[in-house]
Amino acid sequence: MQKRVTINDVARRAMCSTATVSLALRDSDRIAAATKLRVLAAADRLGYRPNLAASRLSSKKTQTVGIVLLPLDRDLGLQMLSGINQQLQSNGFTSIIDFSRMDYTREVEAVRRMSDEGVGGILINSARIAQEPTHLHELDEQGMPYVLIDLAVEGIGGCYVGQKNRLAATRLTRLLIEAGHRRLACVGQLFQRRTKSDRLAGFQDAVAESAGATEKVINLSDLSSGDEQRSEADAGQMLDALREFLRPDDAPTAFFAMDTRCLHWLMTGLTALGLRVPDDISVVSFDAIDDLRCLGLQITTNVVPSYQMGLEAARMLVEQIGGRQLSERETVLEFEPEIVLGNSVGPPLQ
Amino acid sequence: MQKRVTINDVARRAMCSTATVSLALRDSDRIAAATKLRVLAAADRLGYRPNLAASRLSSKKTQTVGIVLLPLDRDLGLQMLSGINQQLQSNGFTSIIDFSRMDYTREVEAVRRMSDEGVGGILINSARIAQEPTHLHELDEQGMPYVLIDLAVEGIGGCYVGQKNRLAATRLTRLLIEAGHRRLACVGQLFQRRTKSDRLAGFQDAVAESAGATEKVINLSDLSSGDEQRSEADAGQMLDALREFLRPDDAPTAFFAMDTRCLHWLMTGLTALGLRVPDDISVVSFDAIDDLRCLGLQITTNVVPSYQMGLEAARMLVEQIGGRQLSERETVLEFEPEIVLGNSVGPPLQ
DNA sequence: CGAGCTTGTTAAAACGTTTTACAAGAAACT
DNA sequence: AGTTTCTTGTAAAACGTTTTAACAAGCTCG
Repeated sequence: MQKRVTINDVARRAMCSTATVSLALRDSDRIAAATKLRVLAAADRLGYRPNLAASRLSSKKTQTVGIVLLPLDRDLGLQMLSGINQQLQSNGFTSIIDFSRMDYTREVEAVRRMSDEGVGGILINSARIAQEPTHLHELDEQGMPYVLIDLAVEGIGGCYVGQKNRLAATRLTRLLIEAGHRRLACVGQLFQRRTKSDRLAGFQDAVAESAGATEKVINLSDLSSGDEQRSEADAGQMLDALREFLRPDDAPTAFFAMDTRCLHWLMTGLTALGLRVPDDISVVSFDAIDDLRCLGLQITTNVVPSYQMGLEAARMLVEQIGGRQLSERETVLEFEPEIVLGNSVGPPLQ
Repeated sequence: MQKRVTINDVARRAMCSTATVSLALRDSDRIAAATKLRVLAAADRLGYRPNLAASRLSSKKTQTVGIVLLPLDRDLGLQMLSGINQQLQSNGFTSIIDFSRMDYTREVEAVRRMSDEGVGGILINSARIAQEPTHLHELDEQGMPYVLIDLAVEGIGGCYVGQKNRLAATRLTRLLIEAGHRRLACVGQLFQRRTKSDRLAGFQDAVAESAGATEKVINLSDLSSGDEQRSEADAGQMLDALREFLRPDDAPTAFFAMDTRCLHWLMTGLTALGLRVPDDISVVSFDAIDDLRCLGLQITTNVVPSYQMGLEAARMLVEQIGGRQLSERETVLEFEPEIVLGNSVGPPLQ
């Protein structure tokens, strides 16, 4: 329970003022080389570590940024976080983190709290669904930089990093059409989210450009009872839904899954019904379940560059905190689709 | 870019001193109800939010804890983080996070930085492999509470939360033996880590207690070229290793995988060799790949309660920050094994 | 040789809280 | 009436930095 070494202790030992110590430690050129050395030696010997709260209070600058995460499905979130942290670490920043748990109120509260902490900027993986982004407007007013990840919001001052959802969805769907499929289905969820509605639109673009192609849409949100965890009862019910969906003679021969969760649902259902991919049914997915590869099934997929997204979002934020004014075109970064061909697409059965 | 509202502004508006405001906002009983109301109203109207850096500097108390993560394999890390955050959130804490990336130096640096930030305590998912835990001793000296997660370290003052690795491994292996298997193999990695060596020991316990049972051990660390990412060349080489391993006529008929990564390697190899689970080979795993279920394969597994571990670790930390002295037995929490039976174990082929 | 630069250092004033020690008045005892 | 005690409030001193403005001391230059 010993007392911490303060800047005063260092000053005393180096026989100078605290101002000198402060400047010397930050390598100001207003300090003579000899003095600098003396201070450094003293600080080192005493094991001095600056009190960051005091520093923040005094300078109003900070090497800390806030992160608000949903969290995302599965390990996407960790990937993104890892990318963010990689970037921050190499720029000497630390981060405060909070999870919004898909809850708008919590997101707002988290953002405010970060602002109270005096962070230099905020990274937001937003849950916002058709609500007023009051908290973002607050940030705009405060002049606090922030970067939205994955979900774009209109009419705000902050930056955005994401992927070209619509284009990627179109390209994936085209692969199905090129393989000969005409009766296509899209499995999705949460269409109100911009990310998801874009993917749906992309799917529909591809269907529209191909003569004779027809589409069906399954909205998982309609099926599940709404809570996060899929219950046993639900599982049965959802299986029934899929069976029903595949019964009519214009049943789809190929599926487009809008995200990992949907893909998971789809594969579970197909397996339970005894259908094989790609022999009986073809599947593409916006975002894959990598692990299936170890059983020999590699879903043709778009790769969501979560790590890169995190890295770039953090880079943009750090630059802004550093005082750089981003030009208009720099405030939006959309990654190109990245399609990886697997073995989940074959010719239509009938 | 407007100025933030400070406690002075509130004091002026409520016509009292800043001390009164400070006390009133924290609901001290030294303030008359009427005054309290006046202050609250003023604060509310002005939209006052306290500056946490100032508060921390002044009070030396904080509602922030530090988290140092490895990160863990796959989504275990996110689960744990989510558990931690759930607990912290419901106690009004925020957290600073840093990733050690399995690097001891980075872990030490991260811990020191958190201490500089003035956090109230630290949660550590340690990467330590046979090194002196100097940073932990520093924390002990400072009287800073901390909780280690998943990896225990001897001879330190902090708490520990984990799972009964050895017992769980034994129980899993017994399932193989009970199914009739006698030639068993353990696939592992990083045996120097306590977590892993315990699992190996548990496996061996089960082998030892069964007459006629023999064991082999595959150490993936010996095979891979050491870097995190498994390269293409590696994949081929590792496949060869597995084929070689399965060739002799005393080849194992059942495998125990020590973690998700090992299981992944194993399943990939078996699939590539055309072997089916459980028909040709039986498999149990310390920690499962859930997603395989959607292809009908449910590995018999122990469940690592990452979420719970995070939750409990955070609880222990929060209690200590709150000033409670934990009794000796409270400083270690080891979760019981939780075995989930799947369809990955059958009788031995020959 | 004094006016103006430079260069290096520092005293002192922030920064926005919490906490301590004290004061004034009311209430409750002798 | 004269203490004591309780209640409510406040002034002022931390907390450990950074920053500003001032100040010497040593130059250079006309």
